[in-house]
Amino acid sequence: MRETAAAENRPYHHGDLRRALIDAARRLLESEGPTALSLRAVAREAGVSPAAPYHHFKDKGELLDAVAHEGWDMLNAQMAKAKAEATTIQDKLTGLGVSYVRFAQANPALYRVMYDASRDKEGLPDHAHMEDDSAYCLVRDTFVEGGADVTNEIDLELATNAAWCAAHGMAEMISFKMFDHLKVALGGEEAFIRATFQHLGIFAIARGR
Amino acid sequence: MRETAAAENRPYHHGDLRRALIDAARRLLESEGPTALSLRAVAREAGVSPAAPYHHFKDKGELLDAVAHEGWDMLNAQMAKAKAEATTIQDKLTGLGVSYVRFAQANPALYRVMYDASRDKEGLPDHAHMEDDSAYCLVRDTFVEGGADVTNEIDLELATNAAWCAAHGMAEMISFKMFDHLKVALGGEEAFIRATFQHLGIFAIARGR
DNA sequence: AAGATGATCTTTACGCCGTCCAGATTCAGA
DNA sequence: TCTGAATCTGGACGGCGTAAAGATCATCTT
Repeated sequence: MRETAAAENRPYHHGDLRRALIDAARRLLESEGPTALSLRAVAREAGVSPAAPYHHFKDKGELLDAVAHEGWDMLNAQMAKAKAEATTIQDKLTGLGVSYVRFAQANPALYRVMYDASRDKEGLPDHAHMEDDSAYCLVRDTFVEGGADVTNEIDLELATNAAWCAAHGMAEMISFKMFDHLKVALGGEEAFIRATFQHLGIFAIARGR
Repeated sequence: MRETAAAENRPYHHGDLRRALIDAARRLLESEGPTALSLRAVAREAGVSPAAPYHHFKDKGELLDAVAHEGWDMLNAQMAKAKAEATTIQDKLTGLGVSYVRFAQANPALYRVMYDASRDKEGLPDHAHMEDDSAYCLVRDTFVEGGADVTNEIDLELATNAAWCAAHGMAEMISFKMFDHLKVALGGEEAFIRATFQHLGIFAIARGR
């Protein structure tokens, strides 16, 4: 109730409108889906005029970038946790992949925004695949810990990229209902995810291929 | 010039406006990208009033469905050709994967529409993964020809699904420029695609795993 | 303490969008 | 030939992203 319609005791100057707008956007994303996420609706949700966001973001795209950034931070943290909680390298790699896909499944609208914001740009944002605690580096480092040949950097990046492709492709496919019978047959979503990764054999490099 | 502005000798009743609208949409998709694909722009391109499309499509979504359908037909045909041109099972599987990714790379806007049209639906359209000459069945059949255990249908579908995830993930990633150095290092896009599939080991089932 | 400066927010407006409705035009069958 | 149905136009409605101009307020200078 504190955030839902923050236009109650509205002083003319909002305390931290930038923060409030991002929160409003994420709230709308959860409740109404990505298509309902208009700049005007976000301003409305934050209890502010349609033009107010322009004092904090260059345009709608920049607001979405900010939302996407928080999404990547969440994903990075969730994957780091999954890796930390696993013991063997195999479990770490499996855990990383599973937690990636589950994140996408748990936050489908946010996941969509994360990639849509990167489209028409040169690539994924740095905090997703360049910085030290990024999800991409997390996977690559785990390959190294698993005994990947560090001298062959091309092959290492290729393997990481391949794993990323597999996880992303799966993240997108799992939202379609046409494979539900496989989930049922395997006894649950996580089993389905693990089985698919098994088929993709993204752990080959860690097995000393 | 015949299609570009078909409003020259416009009889009041367009010959086949449905066909003309789909063509106009695909032309706009090529030239302006997916974001510029508004119903009004399509009507404009076809030389017709903004409301005319509603006599042939329920709404904008149905027009996009029709465009997507043609995209799937193109992809199915291209993959069938790739499979037919290869000799060994290995080559057929590789060729299927490569042709899928290359299609997405050659028609990025169309590829986007193909999946966007399926979102908020139950899954991919039947002609993409159910009918006999669909891309999905093409891959599954090739696994069978390669000696996959036909009695274990779950595993067969799982493998096909896994390959599909890998190809789709790759199709989406390849449009980002952040892996360009890998393409260069490997000496071309196709080599990059092949190397990534190699890492994903989607041929394991055909190798008798 | 007073006033100025600049940041923040509102109001208004423009053009584009998807969609609906009433009317005009044309085609097809009786 | 007449009639009804199919097709297309013109205009309208509300929602969108965004820009410009004015209102309000916080802060800094003197």
